[in-house]
Amino acid sequence: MHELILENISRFIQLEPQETDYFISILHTKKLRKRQHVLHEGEICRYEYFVNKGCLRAYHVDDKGLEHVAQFAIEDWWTGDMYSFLTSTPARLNIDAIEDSEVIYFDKPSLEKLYIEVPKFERFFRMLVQNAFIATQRRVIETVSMNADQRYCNFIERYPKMEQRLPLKQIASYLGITPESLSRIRSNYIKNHKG
Amino acid sequence: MHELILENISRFIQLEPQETDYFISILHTKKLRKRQHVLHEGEICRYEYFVNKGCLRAYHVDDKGLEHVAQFAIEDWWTGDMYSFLTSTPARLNIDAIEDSEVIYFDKPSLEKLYIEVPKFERFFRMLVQNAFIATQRRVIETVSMNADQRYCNFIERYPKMEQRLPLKQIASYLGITPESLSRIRSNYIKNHKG
DNA sequence: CGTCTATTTGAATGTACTCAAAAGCGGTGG
DNA sequence: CCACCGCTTTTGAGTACATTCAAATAGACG
Repeated sequence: MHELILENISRFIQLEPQETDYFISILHTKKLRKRQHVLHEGEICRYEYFVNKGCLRAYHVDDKGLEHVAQFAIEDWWTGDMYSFLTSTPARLNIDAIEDSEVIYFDKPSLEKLYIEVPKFERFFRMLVQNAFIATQRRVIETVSMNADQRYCNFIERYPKMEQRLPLKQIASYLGITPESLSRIRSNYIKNHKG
Repeated sequence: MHELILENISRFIQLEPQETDYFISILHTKKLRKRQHVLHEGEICRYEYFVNKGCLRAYHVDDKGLEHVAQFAIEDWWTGDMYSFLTSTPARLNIDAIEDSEVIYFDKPSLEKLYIEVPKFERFFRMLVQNAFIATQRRVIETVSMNADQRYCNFIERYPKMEQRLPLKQIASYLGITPESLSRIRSNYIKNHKG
């Protein structure tokens, strides 16, 4: 049930058995069908989610109604609208399942209590967010310094597993290009990787 | 001397006098001349920097030799190459002063010791990085969903103070466009804001 | 004052977009 | 199980935004 999330945490901090028990006591689990949302823009994001199975996406819808993927989260990844969660203000992101999925989640009061009961978790989440920040900052640089072809190559090198299971449309949305463009880029890419 | 950094910290955590003293004991200060670097790509980033005065930039140089600004840091902001600092691996970013500046900094062993001596700092840096992550994630979305004009408007709304003191070239590099394009965008912008 | 860099402006080019239409694929109900 | 419907992907043609290259002007610094 909780093997994956406990292993995820053990990469950063070591828990005593009773600390593990306490942590598990704040967790909830939910199964999601493809396209089912856990968060809609405008709602307050009350939970932080860990993906136990499947794949979720966090995306923003702009004024023109276009979707832009902020983050994909497959097994062993965390997701949520951090700003909304922290400040209890309306979310800017939507989060839904791209495949049938299972998430483990907990609410903010539980997390605040966890920080007090088991202060090591301050350290854990600090490191988690540090890694997320580093990856996102790198993505900014890549978005402004590479053209669409390069960003696609970069994506499939970095996330080869995701490339396999994500629809083209979603990858295009993540890369900041239209599905039409990505379709062309892909067919070029395949052509060049045959000869 | 340390008023600004202490006030920055007090926004997130409350320190006892002896905790404040301990924190101050790990700090160093350095004055920088315009264009002076505190970090070059390839070096290991041994320090985390707080800008006490002036303005710094963290930038990446791509294969073609083009510079891309990851972050500006004016008074009361933090900067560094977090990945390099955390993992003691070669930095991908360069950091230099855009104006004559003064930074307060500390090294990683001191920080690790600080986390042990004053665990509240785990919380402080968690919150600091959370905010940085949120801002950077938002920037990703804006970079892919807006055209250059919109990104520029967005920039001057969000960082009106920076707009004043940064050279056009640096802003262009941050926005991911050429100086020529930003020059045209600006002259259009001024035209439209007269009528 | 002279040099070096930053900014502006112009013209031609290119990358990625929009709009349109056809083909492919998956899920649903008969 | 198959047929249909809706959504995704592909492909084509024309367009727009931003780039590149070039040259002139302005500004900063020694």
